[in-house]
Amino acid sequence: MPSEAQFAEIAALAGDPARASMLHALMDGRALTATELARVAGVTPQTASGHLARLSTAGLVHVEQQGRHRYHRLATPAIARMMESIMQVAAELAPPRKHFTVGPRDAALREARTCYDHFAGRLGVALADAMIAEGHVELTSDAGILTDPGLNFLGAIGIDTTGLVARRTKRSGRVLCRPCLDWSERRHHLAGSVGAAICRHSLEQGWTIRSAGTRAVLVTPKGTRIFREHFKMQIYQPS
Amino acid sequence: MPSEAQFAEIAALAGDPARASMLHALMDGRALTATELARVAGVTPQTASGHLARLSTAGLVHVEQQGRHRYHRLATPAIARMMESIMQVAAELAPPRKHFTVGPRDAALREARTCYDHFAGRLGVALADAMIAEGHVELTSDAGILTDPGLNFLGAIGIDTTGLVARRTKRSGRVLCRPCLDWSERRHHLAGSVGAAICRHSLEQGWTIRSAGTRAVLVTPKGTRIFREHFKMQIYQPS
DNA sequence: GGAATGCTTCGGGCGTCGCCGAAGCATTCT
DNA sequence: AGAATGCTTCGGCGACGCCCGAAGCATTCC
Repeated sequence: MPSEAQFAEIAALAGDPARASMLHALMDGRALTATELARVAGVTPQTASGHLARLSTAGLVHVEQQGRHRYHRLATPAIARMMESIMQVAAELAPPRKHFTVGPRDAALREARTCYDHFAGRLGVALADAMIAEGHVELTSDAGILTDPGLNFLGAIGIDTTGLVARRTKRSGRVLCRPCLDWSERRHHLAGSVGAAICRHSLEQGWTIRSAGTRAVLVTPKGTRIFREHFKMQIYQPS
Repeated sequence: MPSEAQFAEIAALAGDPARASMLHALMDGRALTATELARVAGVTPQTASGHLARLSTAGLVHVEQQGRHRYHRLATPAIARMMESIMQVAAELAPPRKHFTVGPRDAALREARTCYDHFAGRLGVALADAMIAEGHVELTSDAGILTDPGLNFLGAIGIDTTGLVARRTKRSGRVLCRPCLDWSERRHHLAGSVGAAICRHSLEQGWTIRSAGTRAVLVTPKGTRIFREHFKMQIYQPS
């Protein structure tokens, strides 16, 4: 029974610029060291240490000691979803300024990134569009559904679908998936267990690789081919 | 393209105890005056005025002047969803303390409340359970689906389903709905357009009425009968 | 063993922000 | 018109917390 006080505490933890940067950097689900987080937040290590102590005692990040390093990662997926939803509001409220491309780093993020466990950015929405066009998924703002051909398709390209099959609804055996509104594209992409399965497999197979230090991902030539020939992805062209 | 700075700003706005209380009070979607919000936040009117000014200039709340009153409400549904997701994290992180029923007000909230546009609390999950048991909806943690019998059922009890029908997926014509994890019950209930339609109709028909000043709702005798006889709701007994 | 690295705690400076009392408009009631 | 209500702005006080420099452990490298 969370009280408003606990609500405010969590929001306040996320509300500091330095901590927000750190949490952001952890959004891809990986574990980073304190020094790396200090760098992305633009503060000294001792300041970062204090922030990380607060985040971990609050339970937002999980710490794991390994030698002289301390690896931090988001404690639960719910925290990533919370941050997504805050980004959501930020995108809504942001002034409709034109494409002020701030830098190459932001451009890469808009191009393709991970959203904790699934793809977002132009790549994410293009994948979702392709899946919809091929009749593999159906998507509304409320929810999504993986069709039977869609399930077969995922199996055919090598994705282990046992995890998805296990999550089917009791009655009709449908596999459902979660839509996620993309803050950079302002369109929906695939999240939930389906989006996570695609992302995981794509990274394992080397279709995409993580960019060092950021949430951005790069599509490899192999991935470009797979996405075009198998997913029938049209719109996306890596720039 | 929201930056981390805007992210932090929004989180910080929600991170102050007084503002969090106010936002909480607005979670049912209604518009409240500045004085009412000052009272629920436990601050003086002039302090509340400052907070509300910040919230409105940031775009989180929308203000409407009416005579000498200024009515405040959440600017968009996305803000309510954001707060839900923060509550979500708070519930996860909250120590698993026993049922420390703080007071009658909290008890009423746990019993039945609105979650911006749909029902939550024991009533919310009981309704969802009944709909699932009757085969009207299927629900996973990722998403939900309204079955054809379910759509007919909603029409039969008088709900205007044109809004739902309009939101069907292009291909198979399914009506999808959004699950929402209940922080008090730790179970899923119905949200999205389906949950909103049920909640709206229930309030219009007098099956439930809003409790003054809080997000709690009361089930009327008429509502108790309807929920039992038509929805086949089992578990819920108003206490 | 000595040096370097990663991280933490301590102490103090400083800015920000939340809070309220007092006062000032605007609207409404009688 | 005068009083009451709703809300805001102004001024000032107090505290919380963000930040860094300095110093202290722990681990690892040479």
